[in-house]
Amino acid sequence: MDPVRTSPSPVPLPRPRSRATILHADLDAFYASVEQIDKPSLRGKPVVVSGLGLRGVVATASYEAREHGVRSAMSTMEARGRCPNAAFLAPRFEAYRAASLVVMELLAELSPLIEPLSLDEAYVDLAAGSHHDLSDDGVRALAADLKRSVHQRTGLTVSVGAGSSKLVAKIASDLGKPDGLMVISAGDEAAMLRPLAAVRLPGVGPATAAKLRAIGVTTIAQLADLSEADAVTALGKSQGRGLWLLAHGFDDRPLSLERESKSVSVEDTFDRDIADVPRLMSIVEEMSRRVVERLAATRLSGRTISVKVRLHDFTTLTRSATLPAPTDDPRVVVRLARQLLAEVDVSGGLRLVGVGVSGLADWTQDDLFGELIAADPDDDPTPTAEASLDATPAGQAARTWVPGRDVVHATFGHGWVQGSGAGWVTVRFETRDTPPGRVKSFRVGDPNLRPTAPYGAAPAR
DNA sequence: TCTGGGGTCCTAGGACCC
DNA sequence: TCTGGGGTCCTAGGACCC
Repeated sequence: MDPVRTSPSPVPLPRPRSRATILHADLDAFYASVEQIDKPSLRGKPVVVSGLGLRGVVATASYEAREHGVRSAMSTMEARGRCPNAAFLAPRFEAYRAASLVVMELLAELSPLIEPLSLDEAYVDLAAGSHHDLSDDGVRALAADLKRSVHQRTGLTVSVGAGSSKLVAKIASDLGKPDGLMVISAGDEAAMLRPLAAVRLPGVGPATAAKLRAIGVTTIAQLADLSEADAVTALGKSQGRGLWLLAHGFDDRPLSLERESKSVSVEDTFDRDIADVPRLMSIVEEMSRRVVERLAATRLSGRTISVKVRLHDFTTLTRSATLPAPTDDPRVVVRLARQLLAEVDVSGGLRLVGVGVSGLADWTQDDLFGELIAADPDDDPTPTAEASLDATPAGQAARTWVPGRDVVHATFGHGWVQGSGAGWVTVRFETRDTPPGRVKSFRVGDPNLRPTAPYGAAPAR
């Protein structure tokens, strides 16, 4: 019985491509291989590229190190225990970027439509290239040529998979590793997928695997043989339908050449937990400046500032606030980030802090306010969210309620503005006994709520 | 010997607007 | 005076990927 027919979908099923024209290229043990190429004495020996700090983890282990049980994401300490003779190296991203560039250029010769996923992985849509023989044998020959030229130009080995979809191509390259070449013919997708463990599907991690196990599903076949409704019940609408479709090999996701970045962040795990507030504040300040520098380098600005902390017990918290307009002013980001950190109880010590900016906008958009700001001789020439809003009459209210401002409410007491919009403002109140405080929203003009000081008097924090 | 850093997407609840 | 539904924005957390 055909399980697809027994559980009709409200949305049409994706139609697979009729030929195996999607290619997935994945460099083998990439970081470690680059190190072995650059340092011949390491060839044939176990190499581990990892964070070297007390709390570092393994980024890549060479196949020699994997024989000793070293795996990605394992703590460096555990890797040292398993393979004490390995060379432990800190990552050298400049070298990896250079090698990656060479490989990506070779891929780009095959087709104008390539989608890099990371330094060591990319999809290629051969059907967008010209004059290729797109029969299975033709694709196999193209892949073999690619593997040869990658090795000639870089010394690296690459595993290549080809299939009628991203999913099939990726799993095919994975199955062949290392130095693999596997073409899955159109029509053979389900037969290839069904025997595999469900965790091989992209999007099935430990948590999803546990949910699936709870309903007796460990293989892709078992997931495919569920009704779509049962998959949705177990995993939720989006993930349930998505994985159920993938389990059948239904995947018509197109390749996307370039994606706009949505956030920029910096974070650091300390060798020892830090509870010292002034020290944490100065770390957050320095991180804020680094984030802004990276924003500026791509001519972007952002509206939402986030602070992330990880407690001694690995509990992870985030606090964020959204400005009325994007900013790339380090002073604004620093001030907000420090205030967000001040909300968190750090007395138990932090193992990690981070600062991020999201809600990104083109720098040029912010520039629209340039004339207005320049027209005001009192204003700082740097465009800021506060300054640009102040240039419009409607901005007056927003400036009064700019996030981070200290306010006092007749009933709830002292707090600070978390966010504002047209006609409303949210305030976080500092209630020392119930951290991190509670947030309430008010109408702009609520007589019970007022700023603690005229604008310009920086809050004492 | 505890568990990186840089991201993306999804969910859920509160609050707003219409 | 009470009730309401859809859409959107915001915050927080979780899962996942490389």
